[in-house]
Amino acid sequence: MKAHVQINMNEALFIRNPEKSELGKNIIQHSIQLINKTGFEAFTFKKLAEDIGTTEAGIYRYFENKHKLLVYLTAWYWGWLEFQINYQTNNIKDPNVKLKRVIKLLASTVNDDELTGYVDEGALHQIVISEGSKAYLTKQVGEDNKLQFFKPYKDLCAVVGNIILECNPKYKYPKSLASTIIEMAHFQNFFMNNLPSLTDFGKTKEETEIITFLNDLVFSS
Amino acid sequence: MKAHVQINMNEALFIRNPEKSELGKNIIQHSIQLINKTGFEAFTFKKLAEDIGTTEAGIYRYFENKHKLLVYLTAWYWGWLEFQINYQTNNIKDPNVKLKRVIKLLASTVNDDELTGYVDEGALHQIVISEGSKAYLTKQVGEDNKLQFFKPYKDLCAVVGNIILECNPKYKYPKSLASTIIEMAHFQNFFMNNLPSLTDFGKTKEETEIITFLNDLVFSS
DNA sequence: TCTAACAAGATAGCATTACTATCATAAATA
DNA sequence: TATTTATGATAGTAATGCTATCTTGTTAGA
Repeated sequence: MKAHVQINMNEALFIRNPEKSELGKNIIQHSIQLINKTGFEAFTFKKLAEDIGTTEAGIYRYFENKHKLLVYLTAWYWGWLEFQINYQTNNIKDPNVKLKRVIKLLASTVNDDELTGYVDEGALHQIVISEGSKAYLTKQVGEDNKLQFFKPYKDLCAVVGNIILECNPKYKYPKSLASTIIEMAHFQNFFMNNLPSLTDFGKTKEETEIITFLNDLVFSS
Repeated sequence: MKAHVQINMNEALFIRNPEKSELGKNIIQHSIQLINKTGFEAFTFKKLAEDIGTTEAGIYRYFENKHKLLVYLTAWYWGWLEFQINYQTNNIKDPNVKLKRVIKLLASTVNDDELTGYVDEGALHQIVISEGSKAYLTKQVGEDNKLQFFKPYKDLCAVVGNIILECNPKYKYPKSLASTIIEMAHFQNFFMNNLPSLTDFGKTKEETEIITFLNDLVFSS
C-alpha cells in the first residue's frame, strides 16, 4: 500500500472540506486546470461548474468565493512543498548542501506527485507562479492573515530562513532572504517565459540558470 | 516658470489621452486615490465616475477597461522613476555610489512630486507596491508586451542592470539582479507592513532596513 | 428496516459589473 | 457662423457573483 500524503488545511478556507467527497476533489482538480488555462481573472465558478458537470451552487457549497479557492490552492501548494523539502533534505547534514537542494526544489518544474491523487502539482506550480501573489496582494490581506491563511507560506519561509541561519549564523536578514529566494524562484521563471528581457535567461529558457543565479545570490550573501 | 516633467506614454494604452483634458486628469488623479483606497479588485469605473462627478461612459472614452488603466498608471510610475533616477544620479561617477542611490530611490517612500500636477506619486507608489504585479501577471501578458506596455519597466531594469555591470563587469546576471531588487524593494515593503514575519523588519517597520538589506544583497553579489 | 440527515442537482432570481449605444448640449475651432 | 469635438444623460445588455428553495438520491443511525 502506498503512503498517502495529506496536507493539513485551514478549516476557515472552505465551507465544506473538498478532500472528503468526489465533488470536492473534482472542484480542486478541475479548478487547477481551468485557472491554469484561462487565468484567475477569467476563471468563474460557473465555468468550473460546467467543466465538472455540476452547478454553480454546488461549488459555492465548498468555497465562499474564488479568492478563498485560490488561497486554498496556494496554501496547499506551500504545505506540499514544505513536506517535499523536509522529506528530501532530512538526511543532509551540511546546511550549504541543504540550502542548494532547497533552491533547486523551489525553482524546478514540478513533476506530478503520484501520492496526491487528484492534485496535479505541475499545473499547480504554474498557478503559484502566475497567480500566487494575488492570494495576498489584496485589501483583505490583514484579515486573511489573522485567520492564518498564509501560515503554510510563512512556515516555509521560516524553514528556509533557518537553513540560511545554519549556513551563516551571523547573517542579519534570513527571513527577508528566504522570502526573496522563494518569490524570485517564481518571478524569474515568469519573467523568463513572458518578459525575457527582465532576466539573463531569456534565450536558453533553462530553469537551471535560475537555480545558478539564486545560488550565486544566496551564497555570496 | 517651473519645469514641467512630462512622461512619454504609449498611445495604445488609452483611447483618448488623459493628459490633454480636465476630465482626463481627473480620471488619473481620482483613480489613483480610489484604487489605493479600495484595492484594484473592488475598483470599478462606475465608482470612479461617481467620485469624479461624471458618468461611466465618460471614463470608457479614455480607457478601454480598468486593466489598461492600471497598466497606464504603473507605466507612468516606472517612467517617472527612471527620470528621477537619471536626474538624481547623473552627476555621480562612482557606480557603487550610484547603485546605492538607486536602491535608496527604489525602496524609499515617495514624496509627492510638485512638478507633476495631478499625479500623487506617494499614492501611486503604494499602488505599484500592492497592485503593480497584477499589471503583468495575466494571460494577456504576451500581447501586452508586444504592444510595448511594459517598456518603461524594462527600460528601468536595463538602466539598473547597466549600473550593476559598471560596478562589476564580470557579473553574470545583471538583468535578473536588477529585476530582483526592483521587485524586492516593493515586496519587502508590502511584507513588512502586511505579513511581517516574512521579513526581518517587522518590528521596526523602517524602510531604511529594506535599503540595508538590498545593499547587502547586491554588494555581496 | 425505517427514518432522519445530508449531499447534490435543478432552477430561479437579484444586484453589480463591464461594457456599448444613442442623443442632446456646450465649448472650442475653423 | 458652421462644425467638429468633448462631455453629460440615459438606456440597455450579457456576464458575474452571489443567495434561496425545492427535489432527489445516499448514507448512517435507531
